[in-house]
Formats: sequence, structure tokens, C-alpha cells
Amino acid sequence: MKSWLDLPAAAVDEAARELLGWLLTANGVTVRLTEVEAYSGLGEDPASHAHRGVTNRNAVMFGQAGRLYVYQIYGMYNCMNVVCGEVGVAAAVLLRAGEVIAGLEQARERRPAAKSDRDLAGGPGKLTQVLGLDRGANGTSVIDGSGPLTLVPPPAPTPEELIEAGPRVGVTAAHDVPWRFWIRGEPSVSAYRRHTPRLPPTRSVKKP
DNA sequence: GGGCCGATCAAG
DNA sequence: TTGATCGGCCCA
Repeated sequence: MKSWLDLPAAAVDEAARELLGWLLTANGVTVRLTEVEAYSGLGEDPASHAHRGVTNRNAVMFGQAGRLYVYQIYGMYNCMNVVCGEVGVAAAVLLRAGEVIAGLEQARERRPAAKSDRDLAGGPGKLTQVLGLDRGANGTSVIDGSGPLTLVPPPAPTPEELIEAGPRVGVTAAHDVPWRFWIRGEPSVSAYRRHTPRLPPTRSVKKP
């Protein structure tokens, strides 16, 4: 069947949109994906881990679609991507947030810091943690059941009118590229994030 | 070999 | 607003 798996790297943003609503299951917890970001090694995308070419860390991004690219950040968190596009061209969708729909007990145990259930997977580090995954899952498949994480399509695709877009989070470069996508109204998607690019500050203002 | 900094999170 | 905490990557 035709899906994000078959899209070229040049359409990784389309793949990201398509992945919204998909169900992620790993280690007894299921999450419905509500927020994603697209990354590509094509052209000038300094935001991408792949923009300087293949390295030991990002090699999976250049590999087969449907694999997991997991990396550690800030020395203590892990983030997950689903690899897209042709072999040899870097493209991936960062899984940013989701809603826990099964395995609530285990989810709460894995994220004791969560103040509410909507906060269980409300960020890329949290999402990875709530699913009990880490860098050990790097390079595994998410489509054939051979890896710890399995992706399953939702009963119906997310309606286009429910999908909102904005600049990627934590990315200083390429701030004009609206490659973050989320499902409107989802509590797991942080509301404080602005939907439009912030303008550069003109100057600092002193307080009297 | 050294030094800097990040696709983050939670507490002050 | 800031500290935690460490691997990857650039430069010497």
C-alpha cells in the first residue's frame, strides 16, 4: 500500500504530515502521534543532523525508510526519528509528542515527573522515555515487527484541516521553514509554542 | 587531544 | 531563567 514509506526524501514534509495520528507501540505502551518535525539532508538545511554528510551518528538517516534513528541529546535524553526517503539520501521525521492511549500504568511509572497524563509524552524526550526506548533501538525497523517499536496507521487519516504547521522547535537556523506539524487542539502539544516565526530582536531595552 | 554546544526537561 | 550532563564534531 502507498504511504509515507514510499515518498522520496524531497517530500519528507509530506511524510511527516501523514504520520500524524499513527499509533506507536513499544514495551507495553501505545501512543497516538500528535506532533512531528521533518528533517532533510537535501540542500541547505543546517538544522539537520545530516547537513554535513554521513557520520557515525547519523548514518541511519541515510539508510532504508522505516527504520528508527535514535540519538542522545544534552547528555541525558533520547529523541526518535523515523527514517524516510530513498537509500543514500538523508531524511527523517522527528517524533515530538503523542497521547498515551494504552498502557497508562506503565507510562506513569516510566515518567514519574509528569504532572498529568497529557504530559506523559508531551515532548520528544518524554515520548521516547514513556515508550521505554533508548539508543539501543537505533537502526531497528518500525514496520515489520522485528524491532521494539511498531507503527500502525490510524483507522482514518488525520483530516488536513486539523493539521497545523509552524517552524521547528529548538532550531535557530532555517526558522522560516514551517516543518513542524501538529494536530490542532491536542493537549499533548505544548500550547506555549508560537505558531509563527519570532522576529529578530531589534535591541535590548534597559529597565529603569 | 581540547573545548564547545545541542532537534530537552523540570525546577526556581 | 538556569542547571544537569555527555557524546559528537570541529579545530588545533
